Amino acid sequence: MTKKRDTAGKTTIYDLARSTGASPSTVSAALSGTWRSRRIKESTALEIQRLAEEQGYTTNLQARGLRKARSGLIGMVVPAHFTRFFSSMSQIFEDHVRARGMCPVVVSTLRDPAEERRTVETLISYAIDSLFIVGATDPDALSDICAAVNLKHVNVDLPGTKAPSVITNNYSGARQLTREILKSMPRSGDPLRGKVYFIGGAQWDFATAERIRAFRDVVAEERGESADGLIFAQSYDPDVSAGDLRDLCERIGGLPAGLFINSAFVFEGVLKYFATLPPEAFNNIVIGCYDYDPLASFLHFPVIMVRQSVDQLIAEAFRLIESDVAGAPCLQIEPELIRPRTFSSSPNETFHHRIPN
Amino acid sequence: MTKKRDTAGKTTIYDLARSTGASPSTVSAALSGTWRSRRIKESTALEIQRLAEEQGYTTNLQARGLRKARSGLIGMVVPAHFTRFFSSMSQIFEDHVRARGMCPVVVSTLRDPAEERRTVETLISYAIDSLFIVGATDPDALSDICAAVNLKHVNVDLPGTKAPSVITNNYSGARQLTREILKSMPRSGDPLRGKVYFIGGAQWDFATAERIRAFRDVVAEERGESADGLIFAQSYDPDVSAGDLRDLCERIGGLPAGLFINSAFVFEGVLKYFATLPPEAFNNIVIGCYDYDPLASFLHFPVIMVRQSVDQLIAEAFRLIESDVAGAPCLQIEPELIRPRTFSSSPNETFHHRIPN
DNA sequence: ATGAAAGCGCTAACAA
DNA sequence: TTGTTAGCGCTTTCAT
Repeated sequence: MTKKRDTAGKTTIYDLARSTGASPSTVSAALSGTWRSRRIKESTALEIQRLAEEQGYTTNLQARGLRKARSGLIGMVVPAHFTRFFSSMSQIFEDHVRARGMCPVVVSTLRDPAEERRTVETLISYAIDSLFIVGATDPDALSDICAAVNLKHVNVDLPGTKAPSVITNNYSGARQLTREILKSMPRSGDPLRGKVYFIGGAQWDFATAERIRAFRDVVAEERGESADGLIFAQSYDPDVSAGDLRDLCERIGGLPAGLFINSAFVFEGVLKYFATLPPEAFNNIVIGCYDYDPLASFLHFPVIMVRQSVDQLIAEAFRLIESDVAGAPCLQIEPELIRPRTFSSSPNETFHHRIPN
Repeated sequence: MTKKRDTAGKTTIYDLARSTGASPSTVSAALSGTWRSRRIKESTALEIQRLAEEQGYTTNLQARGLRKARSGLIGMVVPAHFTRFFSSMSQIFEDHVRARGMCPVVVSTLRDPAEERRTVETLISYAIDSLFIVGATDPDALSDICAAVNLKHVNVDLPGTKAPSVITNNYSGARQLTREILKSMPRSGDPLRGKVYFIGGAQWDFATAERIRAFRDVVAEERGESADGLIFAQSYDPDVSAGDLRDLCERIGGLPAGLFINSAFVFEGVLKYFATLPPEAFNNIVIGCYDYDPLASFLHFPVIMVRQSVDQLIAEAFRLIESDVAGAPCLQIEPELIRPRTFSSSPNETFHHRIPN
């Protein structure tokens, strides 16, 4: 008859201590891997481990966490799960966390500053050991919360001024994309339709601002023009962007020769509008999208894409958070330009690579 | 000078007790919401709460969890984050969890049975209060682990026999999809190319098996034929499936009139193969995909899709897990058939809805 | 090479 | 209406 154990069949180190004849502290050492440095006899440790295994013992991580004031959890807040970019972030993040023998906790905050703060506080309450802040609307506010409890953290994708950040080089990516669009665009005398237009995103958004800056610079360099009338960045909302594009097309009398689309979401809206147009409308158009979706390569017009390096972003974030960096450095990762599968001004040749049989 | 507090600036109920003059248990009650039933004077409770707020107190959830033997965490294991289906699961799951004032923990297990078990055990070690098992390779093995510690859990997307399950009605969805493909397919005398083929997935996979069963049934009913030579389900791997399709096309002398594609991943592989074909190859083809991707609606041939109702799946899973059901019932949720944006046997008319200006 | 004991921060009887 | 006390299961000095 046990004293009080059996609080749900859960074995504890005390149970193990009793069955092995060792003391709880010895059992603890044998099971937590510290037994070598505690000079527990190897045979003792092994025996305890064997018995633990046999009894189906699992460490109560809450108890350990409480005692050690750290949980073995690593947190990440993301704006949303439902995008390729962020969900691949979660995936890569998990890999890294698991490689370190810890447990990942990814929570989305829906771009809501209040939710961001609440979530971070919750994670802190669970004593997470470090925090990855991805695409937060107000990174510095979160930094303050973390700083108050001495929690190591790093900003990813959107930079802050109070913690190290690792972001994609939006300026460089947008430069490449704009240049590639211009290079692929048919030269046209049309003063309106012959230009490249920027669609989607929000001016207050850091990433959008950088991309617009790049867009302006490249347009000026390559065409010697101001991009003033060419930018429509009201919102990331697909329908709003589609509306902007429709208005534009109605004003300039058709699709423009080039289009810089600021995200995969915006692209979806644009496609909905495209679906209302006849196929001839696409004969001389080139699309650039600052985001990556494999299916886009198979549309009936060429799409140039920018793919951010999620691997590097996360890998560098870990490096930063694990090496005691001072201050708030901001690492910029170069994104990759994805050219169309095949390029041709005539959509009829788009998929013409090889004839089977 | 405090006795020993200040273990990192973290305020505890003892700090609060000292500053308010109340006892720790009163503070605890005031802060955990149980003060009404403990008949704490309202003014006392309010005062404590005010002070807690002021001092930036946050409950140590590990301590609370340890004491209460539950953590406030709700776990979910998914095969991967990086798919629309699973990532929208995570999103919806989070909403539900948060609506209940708890904290979601979603972890992916990469369809690795060992990883699945390890992850579930880890989550249990953190004393999660319930567990959602999504698309596990061996749900019953996980059920055993949960049962050993009396953990409530539910299977989602893939059924088990030892816990309640809620899954998509694969048979019904595949029936609808197959029928719609057949209905849209041009009648053809060609004994090989005039048929509908099933591509992708794995025979051992429950979902695939159900879909194949439906496929066979509908082909028999509608065409009075056996589907024996029409099914190629070796793997979910995009490239393997693409290879199967290529071999098939080479054998039958071109693309078949109809294609049942068993997942979005497989579809990607198929597209890669399609990219090697001339546009004329698609003139008389209809594609069905058992999965949903909005971009697929904008390809240059009609794509019929099946969209699973993530909302219902999760909502019913919560209902099951929260209502003490006996046994292991299996709820089937009807998926939705997404017809092509426009339908025409000639790809040239596909996007021809409206001419602007 | 191991055991005893204190305590992580919180909650819940049981007292008062 | 509130305080006292005893743990939750684990780690970690400090003894031995």
